[in-house]
Amino acid sequence: MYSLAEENYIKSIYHLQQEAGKEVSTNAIAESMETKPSSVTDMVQKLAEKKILSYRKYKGVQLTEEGRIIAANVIRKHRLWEVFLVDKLKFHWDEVHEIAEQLEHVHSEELINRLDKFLGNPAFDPHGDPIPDAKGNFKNTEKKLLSELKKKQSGVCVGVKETSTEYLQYLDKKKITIGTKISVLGKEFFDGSMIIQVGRDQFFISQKIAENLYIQTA
Amino acid sequence: MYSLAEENYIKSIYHLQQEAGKEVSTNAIAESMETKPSSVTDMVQKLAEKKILSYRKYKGVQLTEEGRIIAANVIRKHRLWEVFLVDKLKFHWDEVHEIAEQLEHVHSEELINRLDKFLGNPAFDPHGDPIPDAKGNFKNTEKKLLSELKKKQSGVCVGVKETSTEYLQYLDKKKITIGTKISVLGKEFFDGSMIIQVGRDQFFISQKIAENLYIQTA
DNA sequence: TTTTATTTTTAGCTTAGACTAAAAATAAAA
DNA sequence: TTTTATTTTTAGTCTAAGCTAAAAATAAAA
Ligand SMILES: [Mn+2]
Ligand SMILES: [Mn+2]
Ligand SMILES: [Mn+2]
Ligand SMILES: [Mn+2]
Repeated sequence: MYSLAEENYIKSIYHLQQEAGKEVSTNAIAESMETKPSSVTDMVQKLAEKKILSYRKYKGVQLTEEGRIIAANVIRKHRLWEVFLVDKLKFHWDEVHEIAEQLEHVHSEELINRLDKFLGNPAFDPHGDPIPDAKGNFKNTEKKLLSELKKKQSGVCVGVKETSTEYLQYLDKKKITIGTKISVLGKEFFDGSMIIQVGRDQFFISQKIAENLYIQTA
Repeated sequence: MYSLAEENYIKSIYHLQQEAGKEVSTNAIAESMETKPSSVTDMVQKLAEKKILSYRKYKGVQLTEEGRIIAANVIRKHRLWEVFLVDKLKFHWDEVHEIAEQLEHVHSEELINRLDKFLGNPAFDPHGDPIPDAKGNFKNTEKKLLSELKKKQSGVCVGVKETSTEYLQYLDKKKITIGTKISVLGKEFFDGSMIIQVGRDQFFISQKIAENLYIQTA
């Protein structure tokens, strides 16, 4: 069993590794955990001893297979709880992350398996992120960022990259949610801004908006 | 916000105070928390500074009104989660306590209010214990221990005092659960043992069994 | 290739919450 | 009312997880 702090480090490192592809730096971990690099060094050395990650001084860390599975399980719990909060307790999708941050650390295999079943074995969380199975396998769907679409292309919103309350509330205001069809009417190459169509409405969005929305095309 | 350790101490002290009536001793707390008396002294001194309890050296502790409310809220969360686990996730009543021990420390007012509503504002948990309201008020029903009943009296099981897996499984084996009607056919004054009737069955029970079952008479 | 800047690590401190062993206070027995 | 036993507190350690400041390594710039 891993401590709350350990689980949070493992999860953070997993996410950073997904983004970066390569080994994760001490500073990157410190930033994402909102802690100091020296604290990170301490922890990664401890996790390296436990064979949860491989660590080469000054070179960064990489999760081992064991570490990857631990991370996937924490993520699985986080996302299943988010589904519970939204589907069953009728929370809004921008209110659930903080609560799930706590619930993801409740230790009980049986609990999470029953919760999964109770929720109807969902494949995605309320933000469109995939829920791994009990062995830590993600099924990844081919999705791209809205910002990658060209003029006249269209697709369906399948997730968000950014999950801050501000961003999610912006999307709500614009009536964009998982499943919403979006068409690119125009695109400005200078700043990456776009004119898009959502339902009957047409409006302008900045690149920052567009590069945080996942789209699945035909 | 209180730490996990603080919440557990507060809850323990609350329960001990219910049983004992008077001030709670250091040793009693240590035993119920499975820790050492010296650790308890440290913690109660800290809680006393925070005005959660009153502490007189060598004399024991007593929760303040603030402490009582904190305790009631932790207990409220514990019991609501137990209802969730049994009613929604179909856990058996002897499997839920440990998981609820973790869930009770998830901090979110909104979560617990919505959970309460989702569960239909239950008044009792799966073991028959009352669930306090958000302000920490318990509605207490007049119940007595089965061991207090005399020959030929009968009543309905409304709760258990002991919640160990062993005890709950014994009750299951004997087909006793919340709502079961029980009649005392005979009682041995020497050792407090009884012959009782449950449904069509008549059998012998020891005093230890009888003094852990709550009964409501007519 | 030096010099400078950045990143990472180490050393040493802090806090919460546990522990052991010894001292002090209280309760029970003689 | 002494003496003895029990309970409680204090003093001093320990570990997990954080921090700051300084040293060491690496990367970037001159
Ligand atoms: Mn989340
Ligand atoms: Mn999510
Ligand atoms: Mn319980
Ligand atoms: Mn209960």
